[in-house]
Amino acid sequence: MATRGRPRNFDRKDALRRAMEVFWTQGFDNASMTDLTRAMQINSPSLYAAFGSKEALFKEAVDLYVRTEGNGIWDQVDTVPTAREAIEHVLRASARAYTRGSESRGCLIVLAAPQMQGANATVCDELKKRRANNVHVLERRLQRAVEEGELSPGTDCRAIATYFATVQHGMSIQARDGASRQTLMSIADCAMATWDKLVQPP
Amino acid sequence: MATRGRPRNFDRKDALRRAMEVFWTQGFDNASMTDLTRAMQINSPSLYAAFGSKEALFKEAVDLYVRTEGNGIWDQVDTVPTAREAIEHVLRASARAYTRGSESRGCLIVLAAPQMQGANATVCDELKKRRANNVHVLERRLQRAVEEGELSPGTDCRAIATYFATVQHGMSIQARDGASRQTLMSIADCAMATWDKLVQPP
DNA sequence: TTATTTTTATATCATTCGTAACAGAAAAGG
DNA sequence: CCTTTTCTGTTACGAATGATATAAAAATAA
Repeated sequence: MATRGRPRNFDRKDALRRAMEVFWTQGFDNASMTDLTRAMQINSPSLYAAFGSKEALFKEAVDLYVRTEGNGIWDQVDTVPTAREAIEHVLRASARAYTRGSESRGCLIVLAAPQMQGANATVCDELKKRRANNVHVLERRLQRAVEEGELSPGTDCRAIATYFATVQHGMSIQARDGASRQTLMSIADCAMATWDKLVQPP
Repeated sequence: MATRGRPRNFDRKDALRRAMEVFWTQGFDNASMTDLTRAMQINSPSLYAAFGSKEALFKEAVDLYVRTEGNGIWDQVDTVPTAREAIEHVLRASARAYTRGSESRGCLIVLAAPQMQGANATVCDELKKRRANNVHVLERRLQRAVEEGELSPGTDCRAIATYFATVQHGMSIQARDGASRQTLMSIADCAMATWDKLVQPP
């Protein structure tokens, strides 16, 4: 219970945050243990003792990413009054999250393990599931809007959710290519211009 | 001039095509020499003799990709009568190119080297330039449409070009996550639904 | 002091890309 | 026809780096 033995010489949370930054900019495979330990300012045995493995560290880093950087993107989807506002908020919050000062990094969930073959299969799956879940969150929100009368029955909620998720994913690539926050916002605006037409009854 | 020495025992074009497939599904870093030589059915010294290096092989593979798989996407942009048709064609042709039978692979240009740090910097730059060029092609096409009267003056050609490129990039991620051709087509439809609103005078 | 845990440093074992050495195959020149 | 030249194919290797494990030293609580 009480901490016995030699106390840890580094802040676990802080080390994890640094690891997240490395994974965010380098991806899973491209982040070597050397990169990680240097950034975390610890030696590899400390890393293994504290986190278990590179893979486990990555999963914790993804969790942290979602809780911190990704926070403010998805949490308002169900609280905001309309589906339209919810989706617009997701896109604009993404544009904000993907750019930080002059740096544009895009989304860790989208970019950290894009090769579905080779590499670590469980890592790829982990991220893939999270992406799929995001689509589902949007889809459910749209369905709710149908039930509440905001959208007409017969709206293809899945198609619309997939479309907006696609735009969000594309924004990550643009960010990696150096797109500014302003550019990403403009993309969000263009995407939202679809709204009235998309939700029209067919 | 005439070929002297022992003749090559494999078809260079065929080997290159196989290498392209490997790079397409695995990306640059994730494609190991072992993966490549096995797929190409040659030993590594033959690879180095015929292509120079992994990097040079990749660049040739990208060229081949653009000439074959990517063909039919961009070549009609300037010949089709309207900008609207041009862009719709790019999106739909992309949806077709990114899916092949039951396989969905997305775009090599977008997916083969997404980490801009670490890895091979020249490879990343190569792909980044090609992506930027695609945006430019769209932008010029839109500008032409303005000049020809199809679109109203004051249309923000760059923003619209960037937006549609973003959708195309996002489609690659969706494809990697297993999206069917039908799903990608539906995404293209949603994106095109923006058209009338986007090109409205502000 | 003893037990427990972390740190540092080093070892390990696989895999990476790339090369050197040599044998085999064809054309060029006598 | 035989030798020389020039190229390819094969095998094996090398140097570097990857992730992970072990061993001894250090630090703290009981």
